[in-house]
Amino acid sequence: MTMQTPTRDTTASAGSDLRCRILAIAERLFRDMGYRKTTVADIASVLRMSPGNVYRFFPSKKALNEAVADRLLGDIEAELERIVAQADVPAAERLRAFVAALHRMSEQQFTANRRMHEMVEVAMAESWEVIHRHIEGVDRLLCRLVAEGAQSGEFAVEDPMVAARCVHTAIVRFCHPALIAQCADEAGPTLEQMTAFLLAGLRAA
Amino acid sequence: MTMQTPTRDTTASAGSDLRCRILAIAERLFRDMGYRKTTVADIASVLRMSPGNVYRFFPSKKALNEAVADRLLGDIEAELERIVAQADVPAAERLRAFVAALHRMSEQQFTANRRMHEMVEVAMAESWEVIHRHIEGVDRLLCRLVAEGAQSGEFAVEDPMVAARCVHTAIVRFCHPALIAQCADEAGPTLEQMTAFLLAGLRAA
DNA sequence: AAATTGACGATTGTTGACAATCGTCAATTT
DNA sequence: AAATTGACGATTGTCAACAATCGTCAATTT
Repeated sequence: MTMQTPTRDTTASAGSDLRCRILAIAERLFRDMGYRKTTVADIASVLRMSPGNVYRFFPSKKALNEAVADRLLGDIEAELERIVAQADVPAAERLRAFVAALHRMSEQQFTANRRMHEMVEVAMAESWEVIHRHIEGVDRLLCRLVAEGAQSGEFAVEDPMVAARCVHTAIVRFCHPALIAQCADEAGPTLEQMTAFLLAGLRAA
Repeated sequence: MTMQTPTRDTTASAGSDLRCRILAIAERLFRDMGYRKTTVADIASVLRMSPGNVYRFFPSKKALNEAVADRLLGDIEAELERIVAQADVPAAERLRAFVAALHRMSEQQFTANRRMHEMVEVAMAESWEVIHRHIEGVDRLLCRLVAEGAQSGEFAVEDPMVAARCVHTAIVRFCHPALIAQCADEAGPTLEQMTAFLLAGLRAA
């Protein structure tokens, strides 16, 4: 049924491709039915395989969740990296775009769909390592951005990493899924006001 | 058994006193046994009264929870007010004391005892109004502090309330019970580094 | 009359038997 | 031999009967 070419199909994607397809189906089903509702049997049946065969590629359902989460968080980091990489744009403007993108993507991917929020909850409860890596990744990107701003004279900070972590911590209300939901109808500064405030701090000695 | 003086005990504290005693017992039992485990029958029996009688003072168990939470949060706000009121102390130093106290008290009261955390969870789920008032109270105090700093020339801010809310939002990681617990062993700026960063922002134009 | 009681209906938590799912593995297919 | 299968034990979720708790109220006490 699948248009596979039996001859010369000994590429490295033989197993890797199937792994990716499992991941894609898992992500789709997690989105549509929720994490708990989708069984590995569901995922397997879409691909016309036995439930047990999925375990040749992922040691557990938890590993599937982590792989999906890794991809989603990777997408965010990729977009952030794209923003940081625009060396011709002033650091202040890049920072504005950075936090705006981080807020927008976090909101859309984790808070918008109620199904996704369930996946996030599970990941935060039993796969914190994935979130931890993402936090550190964002920290690293922010550090690069702040350091470049310091080099160009836009910012005046002692330790770029400390400054980056301060910025990241300061906007946690706009990134953390639980807080986005909880503070939805709460008086607070807009992201723009917050960004302006933080930029003032970065420009000062 | 209780050393009550029957004569001339017609003070205004007649009912109010009993209300306070119920509240005190409730707080103690919530602390010791947890919110869910303590029944209003438990509270009543400590005071040798009928379960039904508690409802003459509190319309529901939820109201008891809210009253206890209100007292605890009130204690925090009272301490913060004491700090803000020290007009002779520079605003920057008061702000440092402010956030340090807010962090310390939030941590001790809500995160230290696992029983208390349960009470907070319930309150955040079904009595957000209490938390909302507390947030606004802290905002108001912070606004006063920032405004005084602006008046004395220490700070340079356009809108004191916006600045206050930015500061409050920025330190949510050090106040919010869930975040205190979640970010316990997470790389991040110390409260001192964060405070220094925010003060730099306040001093800038 | 005001305060208090304790029994009571309605709601909410608990238990335990049952069903579904996870993850393994010897057997089968390619 | 490598990939895949599907049945299986162990764990985890589900549901319904049961128990406990919440909150009310007519009756009782002070």
